[in-house]
Amino acid sequence: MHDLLAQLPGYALRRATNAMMADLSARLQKIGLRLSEASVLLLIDGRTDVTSSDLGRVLDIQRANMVPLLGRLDAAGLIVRKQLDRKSSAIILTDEGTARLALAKAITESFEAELMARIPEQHRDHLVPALNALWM
Amino acid sequence: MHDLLAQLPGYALRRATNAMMADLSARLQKIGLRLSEASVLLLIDGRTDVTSSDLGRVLDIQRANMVPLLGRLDAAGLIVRKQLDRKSSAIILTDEGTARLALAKAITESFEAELMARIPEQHRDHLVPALNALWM
DNA sequence: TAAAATATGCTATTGGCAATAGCAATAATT
DNA sequence: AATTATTGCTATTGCCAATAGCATATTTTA
Repeated sequence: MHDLLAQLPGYALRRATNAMMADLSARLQKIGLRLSEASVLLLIDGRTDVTSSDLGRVLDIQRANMVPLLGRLDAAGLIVRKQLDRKSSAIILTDEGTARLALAKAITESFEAELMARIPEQHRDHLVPALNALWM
Repeated sequence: MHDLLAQLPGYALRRATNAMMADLSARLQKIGLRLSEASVLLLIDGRTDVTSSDLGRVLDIQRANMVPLLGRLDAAGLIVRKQLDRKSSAIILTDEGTARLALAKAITESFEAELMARIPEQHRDHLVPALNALWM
């Protein structure tokens, strides 16, 4: 009864992603970050010239949804906004944001390593290229 | 700026799944079904003895979340409940449910075929096994 | 340079999937 | 017979994402 759906790549994608997100979310929650928040921090990294729109474009998060996301990071003291011109601002990590990013990096790195380790060797190197063909 | 995250399997998983779900959802919406509803229909198929709990167990949908889902399928006239004992009921497709399932099958089959076609040949056969190692 | 098109950051709302806590009734186990 | 587990349910919450609309500012082009 099970095996029927598991052969469908779309179904397998959903299930794998759900499992992955549940695990990673739980780990990131320990440092007070959501998945989407962590991905924003990872993307800003050392940069001092990235705008909200830039981040949203790369991560495919709409401007409207960036607002509360960055609002939370701001309220947590992890980022500050620096006016670039009268329309847009750069999103910059505070010292606390940089420290949090280091934690997030450590978590995601060990997470990704464990994830890859679960995949049988002969399939391992094919996963990311196959996935990236589906959206990039 | 982009490529950094795209190398992370967790990130690639999320992005691929989001793209996939957006596409498939749009197709299923044309026949009035959500993804989760379609997966329930696909699983019931011809069976006449599956309970709500059974479906939830296989699909990893909690009982609490099965209630509104089956409620919608019921309201749409696609399923009926047949009492098994005083505690549980079998979920059975109506004629309309069977017809809708046939449509859903056609949609998912061509969808899955197109999805696989997007993946470079050398990676193609590795996707589903790699994904299933992450949750099964 | 003036007018039109585009971009930015935002408010407010909605949708879809999933999780938690708790409950009454029933069925299965010991 | 008493305990434990299961079923179906209510009610609520969380996370990610989408849509529609808006004021302001910038860029393009005519």
